[in-house]
Amino acid sequence: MSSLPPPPFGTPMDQSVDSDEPPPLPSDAGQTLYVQNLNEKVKLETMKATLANLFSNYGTVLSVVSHTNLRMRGQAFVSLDDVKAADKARREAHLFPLYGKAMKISFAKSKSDAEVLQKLKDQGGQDSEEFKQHKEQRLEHKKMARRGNVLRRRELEKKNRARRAAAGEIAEPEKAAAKRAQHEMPDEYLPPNKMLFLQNIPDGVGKGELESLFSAYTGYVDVQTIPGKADIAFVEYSDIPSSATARGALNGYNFGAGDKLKITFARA
DNA sequence: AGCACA
Repeated sequence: MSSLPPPPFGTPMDQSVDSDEPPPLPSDAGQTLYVQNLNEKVKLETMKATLANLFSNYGTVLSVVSHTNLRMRGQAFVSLDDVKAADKARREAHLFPLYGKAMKISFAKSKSDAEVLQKLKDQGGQDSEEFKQHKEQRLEHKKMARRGNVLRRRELEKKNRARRAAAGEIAEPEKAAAKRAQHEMPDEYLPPNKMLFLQNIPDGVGKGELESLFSAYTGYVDVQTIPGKADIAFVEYSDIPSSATARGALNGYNFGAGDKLKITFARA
């Protein structure tokens, strides 16, 4: 309607015009994620299973690789079946407090074996040549690292980051990411605690039933109910292994009426 | 802090 000419240069408003467009994939996007700052006190197999479960909310998980040696502990590589899924997982789960520690998620620098193998499978042929090449590249990479070319690579990465920042792909402030991660992610991954938190207790199931159910597990201390809130309760054990065992055994328990019992570790 | 898969 207005006959005003368009401004000769962009205004701050321009940036929000297409804000419902999906954000562009960063230039280093791949389908394998590098996760760090994992809680090292959690047993490796537990952590891998948890990560597989968590990331399956975003796509098919091809592999989870993690090690406990000095160099690799507290980190994991998670491969998803496509880049979009990996990117979504990265954005949404970044800084999620898994077992009490905020996961840092970025794209891995190289493809995982599982990812390469899947690509080959999709192409129909079982081109094992390509897989060999993939492994050779890895060896090459190690040689380069040994020679001290790491510094050169660091420089490149720095430039790359500057480039991306200039292109507007600036990481959102960490606090905002953490807040978003907390509200979008399920609450099943609180750090282990002697105290369990029960939800979805069906009508008619009282303290007595809960006591007989939970006292069957080693380390049981007591059940704490809340007046006026019959659908939730707390169960205390003497130690974390005991509470974890009971949780493992009874989470999802079906009383035969109403929802299945939901058990998480209580917040500290 | 730390980018692997034998």
